[in-house]
Amino acid sequence: MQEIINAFLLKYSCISIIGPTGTGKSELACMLKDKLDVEIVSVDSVSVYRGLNIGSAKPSKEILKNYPHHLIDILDINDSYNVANFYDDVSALIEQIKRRNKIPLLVGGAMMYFYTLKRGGLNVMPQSEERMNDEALNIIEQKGLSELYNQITKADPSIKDNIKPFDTQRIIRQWQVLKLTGKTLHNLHSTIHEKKSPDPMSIFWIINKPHKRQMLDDVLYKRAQSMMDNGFIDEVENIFQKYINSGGDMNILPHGLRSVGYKEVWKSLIAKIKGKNIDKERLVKDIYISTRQLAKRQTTWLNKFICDSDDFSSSRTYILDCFLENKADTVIKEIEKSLQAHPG
RNA sequence: GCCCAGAUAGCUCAGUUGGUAGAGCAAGGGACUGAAAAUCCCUGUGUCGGUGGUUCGAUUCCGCCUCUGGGCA
Repeated sequence: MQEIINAFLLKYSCISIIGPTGTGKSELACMLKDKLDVEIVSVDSVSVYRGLNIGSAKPSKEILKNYPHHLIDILDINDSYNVANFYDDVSALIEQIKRRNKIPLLVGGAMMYFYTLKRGGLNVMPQSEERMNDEALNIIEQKGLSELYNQITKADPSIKDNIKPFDTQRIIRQWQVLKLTGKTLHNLHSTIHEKKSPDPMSIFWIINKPHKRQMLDDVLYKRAQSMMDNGFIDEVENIFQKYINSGGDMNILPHGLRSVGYKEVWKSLIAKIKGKNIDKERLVKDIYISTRQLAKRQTTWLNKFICDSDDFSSSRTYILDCFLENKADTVIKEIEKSLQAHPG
C-alpha cells in the first residue's frame, strides 16, 4: 500500500471525489480509507456548520469517529464561510496531510469550491464584508436594486454582459468591489492569482455521477423522506427556537440555514408560529424538489468540467458510475492504471 | 331533486366587451471568482370539460350533458 501512496504523491497532490448530491460520495470516501492511507477532507458548504446534521446528510458521529473528516463542524450557524475561506483551509490541509505522507481525499458537492481548485485559485480582490452587505441592503430597501445596478453599470456598461439586473447577490458583490477598489470584477479577473496548493494539474478527479440525472430521483425522494423520519424537523426547530430566543429575526436566515432542506423546514416553522400545521408530506415533496434542482445545478457544473477542459479527458480524470457495485476497487484500479501511464 | 359556483398548461389560477390564450410554481437547458445547497438567465400548441345552437368566426354568448365543490331540501 505504501508504494501506491508514495507513487501517488510523487505525481499528484490529492484525490477529489466530486458529484451531485445523493450519489454516495461519502460512503465511497470511507471505503477508500479502508484500503488506502488517506485523510478525508469534506468539500461541503453546509457540513462546515455545527448542528446541521440530518439535513446536510453529514456522516454520523460514529462514522466520523472512525473516519474523521476535515472541514466538518468547524463553524457556528451564524458564521459566514465562502470560497476564499475554503481555498485557504483546503490549501493548508493538503500541505499538512502530504507532510504526514498520506493522500488528501477531497469529497463533496460544493461545485464552486472545486471549480476554484480546478482553475488554480482566486484572483486577488477584497474580501466580502458583512458591513458593506448591510449598507448595500439598505440602499436596496430605500431606492431599489436598480439603484445599485445603475451605479455599477454606469461605471462600466460591460457589466451588463455578466450580471443581470435582478441578480441581487452578484450586484451587491460587484458594488462592494467597485467601491473598495474602483475596479470591476471583470477588470480584477485579469490580475494576479492567489497561487496556493494544490496545483490544478496535480488533482486526480473522480466524477461520481449517474448516467442520467433522472436516475437519482428515487434516491433523492427516499432521502428526503428518511431525513423527516430521523427528526429533521426537530433539528431545525431547536436551532429556530435558540435563534429566536437570542433575538434573531426569523425572516433573516442564519448563514448555514440558507440551504436545501433547511430553508424549507424553516419556512414551515414560521408558518407554524402563525398557526399553520406542518404538512409533513408536502414538506418531503418540497425538499425533494429543491434537492433535485440542486442536483441539476451540480450536474451543469460537472458537464462544464467535463466539456471545456482538456484536463478532463486525461488519465487524471475518471468518470465513475455512481450506481456501480465495487466503486472503491474500481477507483483504486484506475489510480494504479494512471500511475503506470506515461510519467508526468 | 333544486339552487349557486367552478371545469383553461403537469399543478394553482388569470384572461379573452366573440377574432383559438398567459402568470406563478413545476419541468427542461444554461450561467457562475469571497452567500454557491446561494443567486440569476433562457424555453409556453394547451382538443380553454363534452355536445348542439347563434355567428363570417365560439374557449368566450345560449341550450343540454358529464364531473367537482358549496348550499337548500
